[in-house]
Amino acid sequence: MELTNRKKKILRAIVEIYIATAEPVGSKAVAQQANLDISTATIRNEMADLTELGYLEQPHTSAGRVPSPVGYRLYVNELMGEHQLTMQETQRINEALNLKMEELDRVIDRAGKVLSQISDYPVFTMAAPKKRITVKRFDLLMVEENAFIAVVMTDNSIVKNKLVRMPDQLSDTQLQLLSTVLNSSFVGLTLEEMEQTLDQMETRSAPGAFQLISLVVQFAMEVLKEQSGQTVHTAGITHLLEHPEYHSLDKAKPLMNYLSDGQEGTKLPVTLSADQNMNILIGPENVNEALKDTSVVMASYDIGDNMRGVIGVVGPTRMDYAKVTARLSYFADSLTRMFGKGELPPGEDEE
Amino acid sequence: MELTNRKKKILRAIVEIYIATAEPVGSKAVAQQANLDISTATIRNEMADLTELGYLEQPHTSAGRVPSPVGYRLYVNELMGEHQLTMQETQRINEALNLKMEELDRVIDRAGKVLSQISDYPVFTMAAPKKRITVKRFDLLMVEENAFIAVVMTDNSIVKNKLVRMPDQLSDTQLQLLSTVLNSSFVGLTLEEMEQTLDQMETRSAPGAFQLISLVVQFAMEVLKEQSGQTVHTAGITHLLEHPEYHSLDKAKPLMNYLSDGQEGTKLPVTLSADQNMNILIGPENVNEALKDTSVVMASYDIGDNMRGVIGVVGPTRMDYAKVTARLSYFADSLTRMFGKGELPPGEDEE
DNA sequence: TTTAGCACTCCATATCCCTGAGTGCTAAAG
DNA sequence: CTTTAGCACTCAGGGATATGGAGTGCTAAA
Repeated sequence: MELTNRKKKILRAIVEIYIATAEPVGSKAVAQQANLDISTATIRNEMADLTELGYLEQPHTSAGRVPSPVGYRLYVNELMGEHQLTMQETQRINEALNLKMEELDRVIDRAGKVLSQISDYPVFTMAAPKKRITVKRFDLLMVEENAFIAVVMTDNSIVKNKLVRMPDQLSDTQLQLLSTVLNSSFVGLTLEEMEQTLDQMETRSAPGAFQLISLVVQFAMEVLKEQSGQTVHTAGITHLLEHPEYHSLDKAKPLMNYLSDGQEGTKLPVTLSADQNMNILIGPENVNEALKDTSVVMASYDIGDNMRGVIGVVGPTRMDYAKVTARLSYFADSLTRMFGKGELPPGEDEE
Repeated sequence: MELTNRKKKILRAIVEIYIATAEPVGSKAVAQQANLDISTATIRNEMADLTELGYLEQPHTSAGRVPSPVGYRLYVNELMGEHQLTMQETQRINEALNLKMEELDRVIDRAGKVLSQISDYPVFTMAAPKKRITVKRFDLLMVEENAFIAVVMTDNSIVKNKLVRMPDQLSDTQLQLLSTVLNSSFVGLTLEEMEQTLDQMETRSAPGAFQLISLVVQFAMEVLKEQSGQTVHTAGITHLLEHPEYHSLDKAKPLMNYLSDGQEGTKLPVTLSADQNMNILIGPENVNEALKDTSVVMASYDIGDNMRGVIGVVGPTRMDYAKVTARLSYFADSLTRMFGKGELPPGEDEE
């Protein structure tokens, strides 16, 4: 049996009707929607074929048909049309991203919220550096005779600081010396290298001095760790409840828990190879158990030259893929464009 | 009619049974639980009285009784026993709070998460300064010939920094001058005073210099605003779904939305006068419409001398008040103790 | 190959009934 | 005067049973 053009048209119609209604689609509905001049009986025959081919499923005898994951896959690969964004939507997106003064994290967070609002699905966001980050420079600022501020700037222009409290007093010159040591020995090192260098230093330094060095370096290492950690944020989880497939709590709860736990521990499938910038995972294509009945649409964007982010939408397999991908790719493009502007990567602000 | 001791005992029993079962309580159940040697008939009479007095409600004729908000109020005010925390729980709390290296925000966030886990209810947290914050000092650090880092330290020892990019080059001496101006004119001012001073300065300064000053001061004002803004965080919203009263989505959705929106815009009822450190709002005592069928238990804690935080639990009016208040007050005490240790307020780290 | 027609299937919904828990009242007992 | 046993009454919840309608598959004719 062959997948004729007419069969494809019917499949497309079924997917789109099902996306809109969330209910099994019968031959009559297809006849109305797809303006093929064909009787319901013919459509029934075709539908029977499509079922046999594995593109459709039947919840029970004498119910309409529902697209199978394979059916969705064919749909997003071949059949899906481009979806247009309304003026209102593009405007909303642009507004959300045009908050220049804000920090990187905030922008990404906000982007997630807005995307969630206009798509009516939960959204997750993530940003990860493309390469190992190192410290670019250290600065130390005296504030009282027994406290100073350590300022650490990384090579992706993130600046962080920490107030350090000391057991005993320190002169300006001592502080300057400390600064020299830090800048000469720890700049340009990766996390592991810093740890190593610190270990070596321990044996051949005065214990007092070493303690201070250690404090600052440890802090710098925290910063690096935090920056390279792929923290996933989620937004709009409650949108799940708007979709009929999650009206039963048994379905909704595990997924909601999964998504909200996701904030710590990166369990989300942020698998997006470097070359592709849009990926759709349909139902069982998701490795994770909690996502078996769920689809994930995700896109990547670049943050300057050093970082890469992923932003994705989570929803039922019956998701409006056309709409979602349109919004998502617009979003990802906007983010890339926005972060690409400055010569320096994002870190316009600290965070 | 009078509220005899026996009536109180019966009321207490009813509240506790209802808290445990979430179903209307009949006279038989009361007879078993409260070991008053009294027949069900007598209890029925008493229950009728309690209903008339407004402490109980009847969903429909011939159903058991359910405590009214007034009934809960009496219960938490007078009848409720002390609840003990298990070893495991105290240990868990202590572990969660003992992450010294972390930032203030993180600790509070984490506290919310843990409290949510051990109480099975959603939790919100908030921290607000007791008085107006001002900037304690400015520092400027040259990084490239056309960029510097501005470091702002507030009088509650929060340190924040920002990378400032300039149109044209700046010498070290110019930077020093800028620093002097900032430190002499803007230290110790509140948000409004800073704005005023900045306005005055505009007329009588060189435009180029003013632009730079303005940039830094504007950033400082952002910091102050952010610090005084009472940002509310929530955790464990999905716990709502575990409780029968939110098994219907109609009930769950509005509340969940309310709580997750709450992250921006402080709409939560963080009304806690300075003298009280624990407050319980039962059902209709909540002003907000979305919380009409919901109870809020909250406690305050001190962050050093300058800030005050609120941490609270949200749940159905049928909430295990004894258990929740026990955990909550332990938490609040621990937080106060923890933040009280250092001589300086929290800002050990920037954020 | 398409289509009309028809019998059949099965879900969803409404209806009914029944059971059991719980009440309120009354009258007797303490 | 208070407590208690007894009894009739109420009502929500659940199961069983109809009913309607949407949809299918098949057959036979166009």
